[in-house]
Amino acid sequence: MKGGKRAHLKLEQLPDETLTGPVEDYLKTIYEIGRGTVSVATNEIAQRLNIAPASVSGMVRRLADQGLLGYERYRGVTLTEAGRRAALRTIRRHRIIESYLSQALEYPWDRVHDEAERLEHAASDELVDRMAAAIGEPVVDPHGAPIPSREGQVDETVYLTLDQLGTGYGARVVQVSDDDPEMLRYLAELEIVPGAEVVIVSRAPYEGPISIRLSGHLLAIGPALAAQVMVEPLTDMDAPAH
Amino acid sequence: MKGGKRAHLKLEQLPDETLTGPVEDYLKTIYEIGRGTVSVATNEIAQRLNIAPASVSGMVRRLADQGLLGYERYRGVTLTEAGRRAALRTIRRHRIIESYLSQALEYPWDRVHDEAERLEHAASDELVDRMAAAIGEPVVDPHGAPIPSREGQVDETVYLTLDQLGTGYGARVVQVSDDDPEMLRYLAELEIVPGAEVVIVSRAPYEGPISIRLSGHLLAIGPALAAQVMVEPLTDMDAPAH
DNA sequence: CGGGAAAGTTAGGAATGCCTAATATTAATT
DNA sequence: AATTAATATTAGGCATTCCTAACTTTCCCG
Repeated sequence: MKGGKRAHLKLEQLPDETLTGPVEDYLKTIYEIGRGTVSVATNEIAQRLNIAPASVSGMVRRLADQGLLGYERYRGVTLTEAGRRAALRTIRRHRIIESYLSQALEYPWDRVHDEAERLEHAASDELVDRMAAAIGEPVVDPHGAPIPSREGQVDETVYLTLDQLGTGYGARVVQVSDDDPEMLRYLAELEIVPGAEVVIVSRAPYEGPISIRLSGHLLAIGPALAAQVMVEPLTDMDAPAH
Repeated sequence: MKGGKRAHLKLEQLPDETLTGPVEDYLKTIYEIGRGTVSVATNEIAQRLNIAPASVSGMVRRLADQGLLGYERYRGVTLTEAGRRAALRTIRRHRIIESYLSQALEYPWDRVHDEAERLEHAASDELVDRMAAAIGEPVVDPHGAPIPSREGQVDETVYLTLDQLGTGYGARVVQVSDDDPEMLRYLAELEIVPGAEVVIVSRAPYEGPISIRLSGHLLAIGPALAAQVMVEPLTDMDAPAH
């Protein structure tokens, strides 16, 4: 009885233990809040999933019993290794489906999220792999979010957001948040899309507007919107003349 | 109180009353058994859905309360107009998804059914319409089954099956049943696919094999398999020389 | 450090959708 | 017509996943 490793392996690696849609959503959300490491508040899970906090307590306890979460009452939750793998599998599906809808079926980028949100729970691995192959194994989704590999590897770089950038700095947009269709339509209209290069022209104090230059135009956006735009600062060498 | 029509219309036509996956499966199955008109035995529903007969009684009562089924205890069920429309919507989704997987993603024809079975409950109308457009608005799925129109029109022709055909007759395969992958692989191997033309060479009595000629070859199949193959008899004019 | 606000939990309940076991109805058969 | 075989239903339960209301723990601030 010493050691305690046993034949757990068999049981815990069983990949046929199919997760329900809601369970996949919990795991995905927990990963997205805590990047897979940090302890996550149950209230925040509730808020993101749009359900009552009380509902989260119950579910979170069951997921902990199943070995998908670490959980201590009143202390938040963390993903176990199994939970992290499951979360990344769902996120991979979601982002490949988004990419496929966008590239193969000409879905507008503000509508891919909702569709993927439902399909991610129904699509088989085979389908997701075929979709990925059909559009050339994309590495980011239409909003710039990195697609985890089949093995669960994913780029976890934490980017600055546009509102954190000082006046005069240039940056390239790498990713925008994907779940608000109206915001996405507005961003597209302003041409604030992954790959775009921007320069901070000025920043008004007290939550005031941020003026940026983007391919010639000047435009002003609020800091709340700017906070949804992730950027990579340009080095002087990369920087456009200004 | 006389008349009794009232403002039911509003309530019963509400299309946003989203149906759950299981409910869609019940309606689809009932349609497929009874072609939308005949009264269907609850036991047969149970058998097709692979659930206990007792479970069907409960569900069927709820669906009747919701106005999707006509139901009289111990007497079987029928689809109402609303139920029929819902069933055909699901069937349309299923068959378009099958066609899309087959044509756009090169899914093998024995695997499209299971995938479509899950996706049909998750795909939006917009997605299904885009899929249909992308592959040129197909009218039959990969197994030859007709695709209902957006308005709920569908070809309800009842075809003969290969085992009902007399010796010497020629016929064109129009449709094969779609839910047994192994059988589909076998049929594909024999080249018994929609469009193929066959001639009945001989029929052994007592459930014996049926010999057919198909593009030159001779082959013998059992009557159980032949019963899964729907055909359209060829007139003499259409018939290949023999 | 003590008290109140914020965060999180338990208790109790409802809807869905399935199960088994026991019972009721209908149909078939002699 | 009576019995049996078949078909179908109710009764009682269980797992999920959500809810509201009431209670508990933690955290922060003066």
